[in-house]
Amino acid sequence: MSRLAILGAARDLLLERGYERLTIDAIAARAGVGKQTIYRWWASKSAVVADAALEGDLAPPLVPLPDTGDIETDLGDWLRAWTERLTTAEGTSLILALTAATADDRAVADTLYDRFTQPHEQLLRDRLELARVAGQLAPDAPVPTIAGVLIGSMLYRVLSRQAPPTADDANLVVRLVFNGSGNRSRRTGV
Amino acid sequence: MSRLAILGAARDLLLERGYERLTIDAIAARAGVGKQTIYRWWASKSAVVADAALEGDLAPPLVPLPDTGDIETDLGDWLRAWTERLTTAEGTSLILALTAATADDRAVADTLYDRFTQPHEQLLRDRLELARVAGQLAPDAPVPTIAGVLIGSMLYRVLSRQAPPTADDANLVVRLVFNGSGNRSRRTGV
DNA sequence: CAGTTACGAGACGATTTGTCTCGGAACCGG
DNA sequence: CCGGTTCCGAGACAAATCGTCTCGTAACTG
Repeated sequence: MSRLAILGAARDLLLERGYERLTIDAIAARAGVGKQTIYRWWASKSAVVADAALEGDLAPPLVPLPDTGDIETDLGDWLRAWTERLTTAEGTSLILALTAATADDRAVADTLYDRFTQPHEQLLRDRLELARVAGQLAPDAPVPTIAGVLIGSMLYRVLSRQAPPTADDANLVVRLVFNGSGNRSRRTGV
Repeated sequence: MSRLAILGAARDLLLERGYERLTIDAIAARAGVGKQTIYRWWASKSAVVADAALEGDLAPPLVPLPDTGDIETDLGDWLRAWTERLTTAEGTSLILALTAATADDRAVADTLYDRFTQPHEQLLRDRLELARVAGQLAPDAPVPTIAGVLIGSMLYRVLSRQAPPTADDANLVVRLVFNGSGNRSRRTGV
């Protein structure tokens, strides 16, 4: 099956040239495959990219999120590790390409979210829910919102293509989400 | 000067068809302008899009951020208003198009950030800094991080093209950022 | 060994890109 | 009023890319 060769070629070219400058011809040439073989299985460039991200080992395996009993430490560790992945050259190219594909095609957006972003978000939600039930979070803590804030904050820094997020940024966001920044009810931060 | 006609046509087509399906020919035709006139002033599609966003009244004027003395209320009002703009059909198309342009071209990314995103972020930072000095925030509150979290969280929801952010989401994020979600030092939320 | 299927290769017309040339309109100096 | 200059709409053009198609070969089937 040349499917893997195609997805591998798509992945390489995606990282090399970005989504806009990726062509079907180039994928076919690098994969040593006829164009028709690509069109046989995928309807568009964005669909190939979506599958390449999902199957072609481009998608990093989920960063593990342990449960040591200390939710703040666990989330901090996770967010730092996740951020480090995002900020590698490969991770950044990937995110930019997938974001372009998402903007391009609604169906691809759904696929990518379900199979790429949502699992990370779900991981966070599950861990947060455990912590909430265990009394480490406020009983009415908005778990889905917290997960979105953690991911969205880091992603925003990557997508703006200005200063990429650092480990310190990840730490600050986690601290902020747990302790808040208001002055009335503050205990300690560090 | 046909500059404004070009930017206006680019804006219309951008909102109608999205960034990927926007063509220079179509812009020229709708603007009643020769293609050369476009190439005389802009180097690429992404550059035209960037200018269209910035000049062609596509960029919403800054949502005002008043100072009533209550930072949490002020930021809540602002974030809700800003989110409402993002979630209109026009706002969403615009954000998707600009994100695609940002992923496409590094120079355009810098321009768009400086003139489009950064002003909003700066507005938040200034207001937050005032509040911090006034003692409404913890003395060591990470002002730039907070601004990025507010904007990034909402933007993430728009870019994922799943459930768009609501006024409730904006409220939750603001509350979260001020009060935190940890259980040790919580007073009230509402 | 004949029939069938898969697929690499590439020709093809359509579309878009970016460059180039033409011709007319507006403005300028005399 | 007129010749010169500049601006710019219009569109021709080659190159690149798209998605479809056809061909020829290799592998598999019975």
